[in-house]
Amino acid sequence: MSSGSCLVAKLENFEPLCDADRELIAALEKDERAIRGRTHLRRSGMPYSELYALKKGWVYSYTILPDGRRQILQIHVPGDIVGLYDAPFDHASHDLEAAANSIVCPFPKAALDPIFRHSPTMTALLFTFAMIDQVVYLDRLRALGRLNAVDRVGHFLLTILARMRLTGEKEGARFEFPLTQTDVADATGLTNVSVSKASKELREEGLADWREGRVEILDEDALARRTSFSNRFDRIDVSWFPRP
Amino acid sequence: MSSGSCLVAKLENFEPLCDADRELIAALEKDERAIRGRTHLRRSGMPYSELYALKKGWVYSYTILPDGRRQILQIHVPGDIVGLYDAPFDHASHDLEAAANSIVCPFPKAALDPIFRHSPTMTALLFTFAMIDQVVYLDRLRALGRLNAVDRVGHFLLTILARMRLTGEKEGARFEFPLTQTDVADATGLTNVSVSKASKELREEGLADWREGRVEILDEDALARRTSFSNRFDRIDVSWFPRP
DNA sequence: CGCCTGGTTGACACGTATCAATAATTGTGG
DNA sequence: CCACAATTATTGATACGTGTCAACCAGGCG
Repeated sequence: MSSGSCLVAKLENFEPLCDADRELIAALEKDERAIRGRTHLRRSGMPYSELYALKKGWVYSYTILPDGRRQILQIHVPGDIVGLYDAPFDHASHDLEAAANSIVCPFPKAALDPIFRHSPTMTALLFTFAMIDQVVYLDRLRALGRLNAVDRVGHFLLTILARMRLTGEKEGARFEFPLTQTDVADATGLTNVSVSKASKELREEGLADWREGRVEILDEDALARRTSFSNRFDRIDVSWFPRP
Repeated sequence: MSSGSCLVAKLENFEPLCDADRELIAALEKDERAIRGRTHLRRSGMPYSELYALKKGWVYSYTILPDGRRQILQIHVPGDIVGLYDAPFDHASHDLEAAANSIVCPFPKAALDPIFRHSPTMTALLFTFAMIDQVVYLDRLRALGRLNAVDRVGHFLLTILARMRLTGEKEGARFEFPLTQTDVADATGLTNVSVSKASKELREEGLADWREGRVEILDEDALARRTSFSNRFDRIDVSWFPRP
């Protein structure tokens, strides 16, 4: 956090970085671009060459179905590398939009080369986060496949909270949350109406209070239990990392 | 394919491997273990240290909900590294079960170390496949969130077909498929009854014929169109790979 | 032969979608 | 500063898709 980079802060939750590694990250973050809320960073199917380190704000990826409905796929918070999963493709696989005013650091995907080439530690870290993200998406898959509306929304909020804790305070269960109920509906495979009812239910049961752009998880244990949520960022094993 | 390794075959779809890289893979695949169908490779929450290169057969990962229902998360086919997403964790995040008699090559996760350390090409390839898998899971997320029963099953079959083509013949639209309707239901967030009805519908509409352990996609274009399926293994960009 | 698993079919239940009306809030321009 | 429009959230009535339950058939296997 001393360097002011949330990406560094996030990585250092798991493995200390040497100066050379910090420089590799600084190279990724040297440019900044401000993005207004509800504007696009990238359109699906367009050729592209940039990835983004998200410094501040909220960005999500989504797709539109032929009938116009939307599915939000990922929610990115500061410390995330946005669009990393697009690295293998020469055209963007999804649309990317800022949910709120944000600051991103664009860099070309070729900038990954020196990381792979010179820093086994950073490579292992990037790899690790990619794997964790996979498991997180599988958890969401489970939620969409098998949970009811209330639990889907609860699970979703817990997922966001776990991500926020990587770069922010570890203890609180409260955060600013600029997404609308329609956004959450599109992320959880529901409708805005169901999310409204689910949110009311969560409040009435004393599980979570989400109102006016703020979320407070009131009973984290109970909510985690009924949605079988696991925080995948706990208990990361770095013992297998390549070390000098 | 000349070496008999489907992992090599899969990787070489995208980037030629040098002899040193082939040796790295051979090291992963030096042990073989036969697994009978419907038996477990790994139980969720147990400490573990092995990953598996799947050589033959079918393996899936799943979780059980408190009420006993099951959600299948991933289907692995030969050429996949099973459990790679568990590398960051010291306990298995999901259950792993063979769907049919299979052959796996177990290796310790520390075996990834020489790859990260000595082969930027292999590292980039592993990274690439991890990213592609992420996008594939996001596509499934979309399917579970927004598609109806018939389209979910159709989309699921197309996803399997695309994976089979990586190591098998590229042209056919037919494959052996040992999963039961209950398995597919648990993978698509449906019930066995809905899958039975969806499968009938796909057959009657001339889109796909799935019977007696075999699948034939009858109208690939139409099915892809109505489910907005994209084959993420097409048009992979390897231009950014680190090269000597 | 009889059991067990997997698949099919139909009746009915239930949860979420859809539609619609309204309120509360935010933003905009006069 | 107010008026007006647009967005977001709330609530209730109804529709629809899939779940649930149950009966039945077919095939494999002890």
